[in-house]
Amino acid sequence: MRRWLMKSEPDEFSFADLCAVGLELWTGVRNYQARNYLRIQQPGDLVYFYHSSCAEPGIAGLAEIGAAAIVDPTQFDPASAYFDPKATPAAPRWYASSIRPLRRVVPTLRLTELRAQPALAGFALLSRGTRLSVIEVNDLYAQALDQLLEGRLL
DNA sequence: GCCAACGTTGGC
DNA sequence: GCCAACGTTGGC
Repeated sequence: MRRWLMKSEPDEFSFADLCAVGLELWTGVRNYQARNYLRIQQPGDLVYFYHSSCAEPGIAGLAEIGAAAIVDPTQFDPASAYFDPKATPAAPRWYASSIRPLRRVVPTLRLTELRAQPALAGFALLSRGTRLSVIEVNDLYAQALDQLLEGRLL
């Protein structure tokens, strides 16, 4: 099982929204490195659900991958903001995964707390200039995150 | 293949 | 709203 951190702007789609729908197809990733991660995700992989671009950035929930490496349908839809005219069904460019909620994190594990944790030094989320919306979390960083999450999982 | 211009991300 | 950092685009 791999672990991932996936970012969402809560104004667009929050962890509470994920809980409300139960299962969501995670589309619209248009960065090649993030796409490559989506392609190697597996059902059951753990997801740290991160709220970005908001008043309190941080990890708001745990989720898991449902299905992975799904061809992202929005790339073929001219009405979609994620339409990619260079993508064809025969040669798709972009992929999606479905995710489902597992646990709420209360209170949110804030970015400031993550930065204060020495064990997370070097974690891509905290590195200058890293803006990937899908980040792989290695065992060491996962251990540090899980430690910070203790007692906050609902 | 280089590189300037532009757009986007995302914390603050 | 600001701005740093980065990816992408497109002219040459």
